[in-house]
Amino acid sequence: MVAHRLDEIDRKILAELQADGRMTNVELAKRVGISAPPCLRRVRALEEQGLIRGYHAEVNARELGFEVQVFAMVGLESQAEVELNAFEERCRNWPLVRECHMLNGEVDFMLKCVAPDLSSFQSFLTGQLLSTPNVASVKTSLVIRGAKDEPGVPFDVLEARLSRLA
Amino acid sequence: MVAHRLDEIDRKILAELQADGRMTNVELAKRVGISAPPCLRRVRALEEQGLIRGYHAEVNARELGFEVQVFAMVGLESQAEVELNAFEERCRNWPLVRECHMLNGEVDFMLKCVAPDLSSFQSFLTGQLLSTPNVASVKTSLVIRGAKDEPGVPFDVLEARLSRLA
DNA sequence: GCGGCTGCGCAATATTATTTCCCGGTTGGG
DNA sequence: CCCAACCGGGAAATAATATTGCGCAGCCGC
Repeated sequence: MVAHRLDEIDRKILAELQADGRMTNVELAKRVGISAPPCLRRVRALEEQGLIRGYHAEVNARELGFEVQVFAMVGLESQAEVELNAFEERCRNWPLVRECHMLNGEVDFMLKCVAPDLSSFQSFLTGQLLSTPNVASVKTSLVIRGAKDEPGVPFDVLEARLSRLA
Repeated sequence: MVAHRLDEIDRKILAELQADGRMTNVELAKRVGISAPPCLRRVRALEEQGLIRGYHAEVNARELGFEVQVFAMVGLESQAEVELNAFEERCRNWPLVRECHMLNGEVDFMLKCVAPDLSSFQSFLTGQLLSTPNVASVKTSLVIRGAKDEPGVPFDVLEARLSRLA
């Protein structure tokens, strides 16, 4: 946690770029209250420290033909580290799997998947996921509709927390 | 689904911007094989059609002090539309809840939450989520580690699918 | 008080975005 | 078959932006 090395301006920068990753540097500088050159230097520093991992366009999956979104909860036979790594590596190579998180509890992995339609997903499910060695159980849940989808971090919570420490 | 109106260049543009949302227009044009002006026109059109919803910096939540990530599966007492909307609206107002998806099956909602630490999350869980009217059950799973996290869409799958239709 | 360090802002330069204009290919009617 | 309108693409000019270099002020540690 290097957040303590960040001042309020840095956090504002992160919040602004999280909200609009294509913001101009001069616009960003204006919003955080400094001039353009030091602002750009701060952004570069944040990138090099790994606090900014990258920038991405948010695409409309549904309009692009991915109408199905599914959460899959996967249990493995063996939870040996080698087996966990092997399963994670498989997930990284499956394009339909967009996220893979290891969990505590009875379920070992939570997968977020997308697919053009139900039959595509089902053929992935039976042909790939369920036929993977060491996979003991898969429970899937279809996403009916999305109500909120804002990956990232709530900077207002961060501000409140840091000001309490000050 | 307007994907049919897109040609291969448009899809390449989307894929490139999904991978790097801050790519220069000239760089983008070079990669997709056209010159800068028409490339910019295409990007603008994609934005206006809503196929590009926005651009976001991907921040390192853990380094920023959000060390806890939790999936929460929520069941409601009543699934009447009014109640569903009410719950969704609450989720939108909870900063710790970053995603909220309505599911089929026994569980009504899947929430992805972040928090600075376990006790913050637990106080949110007991003080907010569990004490919300109409919430019948909440099962939570802590994320131990992340293996893959690439929101968005696998454009290679899209390409394969469209070429099959052609 | 005095270097040394750090971060800001200003000004100049290089790069990029954006607009304008023009050209070639394609399509549909005559 | 030809012509005209149309839809993109490219080239050049212009505006905006990013980037660099430099000097200045504030802040320690001595």
